[in-house]
Parts: sequence; C-alpha cells; structure tokens
Amino acid sequence: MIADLEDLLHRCRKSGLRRTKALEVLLATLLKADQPMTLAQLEKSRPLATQCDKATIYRLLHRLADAGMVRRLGLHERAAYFTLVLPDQHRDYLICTECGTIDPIDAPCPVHELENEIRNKTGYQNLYHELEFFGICPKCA
Amino acid sequence: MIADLEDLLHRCRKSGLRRTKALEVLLATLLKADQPMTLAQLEKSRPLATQCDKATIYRLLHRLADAGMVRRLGLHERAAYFTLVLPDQHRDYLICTECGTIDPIDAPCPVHELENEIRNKTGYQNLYHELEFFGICPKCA
DNA sequence: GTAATTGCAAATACTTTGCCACGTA
DNA sequence: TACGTGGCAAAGTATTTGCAATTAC
Repeated sequence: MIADLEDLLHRCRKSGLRRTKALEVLLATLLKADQPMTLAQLEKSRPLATQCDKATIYRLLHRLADAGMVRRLGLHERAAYFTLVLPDQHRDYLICTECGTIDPIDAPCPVHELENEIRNKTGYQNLYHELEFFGICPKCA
Repeated sequence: MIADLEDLLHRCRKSGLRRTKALEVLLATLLKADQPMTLAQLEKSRPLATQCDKATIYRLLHRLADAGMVRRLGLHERAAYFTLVLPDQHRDYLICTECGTIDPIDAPCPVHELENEIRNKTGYQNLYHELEFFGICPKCA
C-alpha cells in the first residue's frame, strides 16, 4: 500500500517530532512530488512558500533525515536533494547531465546482494546505497 | 597496466590542454591519491599548495572533466569530489556517514548489465554510473 | 508550564568569475 | 605573436546557525 500523510505524521510523532503546520505541509509536498527535491525547490513550492521559512524547511528536513524518514541525495548537482524514505521502496535514478532531468528507474535494483556482502564483510551498520546513472538524454543529444 | 603521469599528460595534450607545471602537479597528486579528493584537499596538499592557486586547480579540474579525464562525484558531502577516470577502471565506494571515510570497493560492480539495458531502452548517451554505499563504520558504531 | 519549533537575519562554506599578467606552442 | 593559462581578489550560490518570539504537548 501507498504511504499516506497520516502514516508519515504518525511515524514522526513516534520519533518525537511535534505535529506542526510546517511539518504537515512539508511532508505533503514531498509525498506529492514523488521525486527528490532541493531545498530551493521546496522553498518555492506552494503551499510551502507561504507557510514557512527556508530555515524551517531546512531544519525539518534534517530532523526527518535523523529520524530516517528522509534521505539526502547527491544527484550531481550543487544543491542537495531530499526524498522521502518509504517502506519497501528503493529508487535508483537516471539523470541527464545537460538538462538535469531526474527519472526514477523502475527496474529492480541489482545491488542488494553486494550490499549484503559488504554488510557481512565490513561490519558497517545501517547500510544503504545510492545508485545513479548519468548521461545525455535524447532531447539534449 | 597502470596509467602513469606521462600517459595522462599525453591524453591532455590530445585534448588541447597545454602542458603546464600546475597541470603536471595536479595530475600527479590525483594519481598518487588514488582516491576522490575535494578542491579543498587538493588546495592544501603538497606540492600543489605551493605551486598554484585554488582557482587554477578549480579550472584545471573542470577542463579535465570536459576532456573526460576527471569525474566529479557527489559522495554525500557538501563539497564536490574529483577523481581521475582511468581506462578500464570503475570504482564504487563505501562511505561512513559519521566520519566520512571513503573506501573504494574492489568487488566487481554489479550494474553494468542494467546500464546496458538503460542505454538501449532510453537512448541516453555517454552513460555512466555512480554507486555508493553508506553506513556507519565499525570504528564509529 | 516547559521544551521544541519558528522566523528573521546574519554568518559560513564552497564555488565561480573578472581582469590583467604570463607562459606555451 | 597569439591564445590558452595563472594569480589574486571579489562575487555568487547554497547551507548553516543565533536568538528571541511562538506553539505544541
């Protein structure tokens, strides 16, 4: 099933976050976007833009990341991208180095086996991975 | 075979870059490091520090990236990392989210097949990928 | 009531560029 | 000589923090 806003807010409260308007709107925005977003994009998007300050979004994102509900991604841009961590959903991305388009890849991710191997061999904890493909999209080529 | 400095300089000249002291020292530093490095690290490292300016390193890295000899990586930090692109060498990384340690992974990379699939299905050109594992290393745990 | 959260503004950090002098081809 | 390259300094962009006022629990 698809996570909904109430689920997310519930998980937030379990992590000790208070239910504020800003939190609700931020989560709703991330959920609706279904794509990694930069702080700048979030700051400009309605209704976030009118609801709260850049610093608030920034701090919420980091609290959410600490709670494991949001992940910060690199995606080859100067700005950081943030995306919701939804249960049993892992996304890899295909990114155009010219226009910056980000496409989620729906093929099954081929690195879980290697991830397990690394977990066992190295003793790293809380292991996860980030896989991005970069290239020039047909439109830009 | 392992690339050496003269190889690299030769490739540079073929791309139209002039052979300057700064270029030599930068390439030698990247080659010796055998690890992605940030601009700040490069700027401080000897003998680069005494040889040239931050802006020079910055511009050289970008020229080298345009020539396909250097790649810019995200690696989950605020600063960009740069690494030499050596023929038939692809590296994935294991990164500690606490202390920032970066370990190259020597296991064979399991995504080339998917990469080919993506190339064929999407028509993206110059496709390459970046794969990073993140976790908490035993020392930090 | 208490502690977390917010807005505003200022401070950092990292990257990028302009301009003129210089060195390579 | 001509044009790419280098140094220095300033500007640009994104992130991060301090503090007093506010709000959720």
